[in-house]
Amino acid sequence: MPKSTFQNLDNSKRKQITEAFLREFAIKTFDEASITVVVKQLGIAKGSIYQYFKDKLDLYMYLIQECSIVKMSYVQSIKREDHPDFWAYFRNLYAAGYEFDAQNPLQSHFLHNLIQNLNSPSVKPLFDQMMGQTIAGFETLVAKEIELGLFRSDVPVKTMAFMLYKVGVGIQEYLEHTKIIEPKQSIYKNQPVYQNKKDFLLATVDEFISLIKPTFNKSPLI
Amino acid sequence: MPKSTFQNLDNSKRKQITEAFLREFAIKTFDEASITVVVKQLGIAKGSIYQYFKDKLDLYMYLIQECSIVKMSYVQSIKREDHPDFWAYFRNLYAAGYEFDAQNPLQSHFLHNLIQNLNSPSVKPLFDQMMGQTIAGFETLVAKEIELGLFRSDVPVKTMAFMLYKVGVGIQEYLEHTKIIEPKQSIYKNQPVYQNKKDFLLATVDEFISLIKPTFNKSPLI
DNA sequence: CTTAAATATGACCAATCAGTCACATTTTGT
DNA sequence: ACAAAATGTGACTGATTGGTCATATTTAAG
Repeated sequence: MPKSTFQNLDNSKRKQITEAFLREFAIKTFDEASITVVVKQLGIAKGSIYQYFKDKLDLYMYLIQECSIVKMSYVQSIKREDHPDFWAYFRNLYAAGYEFDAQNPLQSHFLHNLIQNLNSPSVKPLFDQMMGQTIAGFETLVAKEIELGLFRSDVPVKTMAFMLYKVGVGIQEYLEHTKIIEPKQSIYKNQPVYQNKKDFLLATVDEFISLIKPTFNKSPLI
Repeated sequence: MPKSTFQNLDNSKRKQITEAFLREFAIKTFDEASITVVVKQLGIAKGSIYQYFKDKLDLYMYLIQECSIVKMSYVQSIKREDHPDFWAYFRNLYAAGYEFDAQNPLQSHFLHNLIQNLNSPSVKPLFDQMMGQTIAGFETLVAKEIELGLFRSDVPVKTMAFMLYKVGVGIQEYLEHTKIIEPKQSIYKNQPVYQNKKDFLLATVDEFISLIKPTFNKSPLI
């Protein structure tokens, strides 16, 4: 989505610009985040940004895409078929997420903060669409488990996928709610979201899995 | 929280002002909502608002309180002890919510839209606190069920309460996601959120209950 | 009827921001 | 060395906002 002008930039300058905006959008809402402020930090003219990107949303979508690509490279190697059950797979996705976070703190912070924007007026349509895709992905997963006879089949797939999505988001929110992670502070200290918190993260994931497993698994006949 | 000037107003004028702002905050974010716009609609001077309220947040908190009081009057009559199990109780809370919605559409729309503001920068602290209180309330409920030997006890109460809270919010989000309800449209048409949708609402609640019941209920020994 | 207290008013302030555009500078190709 | 294409620039626009305050109007009291 960026214009060719942006692609023609020095790698280092492109990286500088990208990172400055990642930092801004990692701590602020889309609407709160200020291009004016970032260009001042960067010491470049505001007009330049509009040589690189169509508008603020274009820039934002570029950042989402870049970070998603990096995160994908960590997550896509995790395969359902390498795990005995869905929940081992689910857990390992978080383990991969931890690695991504440790090695790409800024990108991780940015993606973490995306959730704050779910209802920001200017980006609501974009996020509704993204959420739709995510849930659709979960639907496929759930359908597969039902086919395998491992998940219950008495509730619509749609509902189960939605629930699974909500649990995924819920884990992050729970970690913030309980102050196990404090993104605002750790980004300030240039630390990853889960710095030294791998055990807490996975323990929480395990707790949530233990909680909701009976919701999805076919209950044993009595 | 409003100043005495506001209390001294004619009932009808007070109501007019309150409703105009409810309408604005029901369709916009706190930060998006414009006092300037509403006073123009009302045909009164902007300064008047600041005779009535300390500032925008003060006005907003007043609206929250007013609507909460009305909703409470519908919900507080539902008692756990009048129900055979927690889920019948849980379901009836939604039934009461439906009545509240049908009889107080504007207030209902406003409260529905609160969730959009969960992450609005200017009100985040306020909402974090409110959420904390809500979850604390759920903790009490969960603890009671555990005491009764009806809920499982192998997962921290905190986690279960959080999950229950998320399910509650999730139901509303699911109804919007699936377009069973479309608040933006129904408020425009001066209709309640759940106009003619009582069956859909309760069916969804039942579906969610059926889904998560096994997550909370003590599983039968095998 | 007069005075004083209570309200209502709306022009005005300071701040913000996304986005533009005429112009300056640099890079490229020949 | 020159022209032309590509980039960089930052003052400026237009719009919006929450909140203020000196002043005008209404109401209540004596």
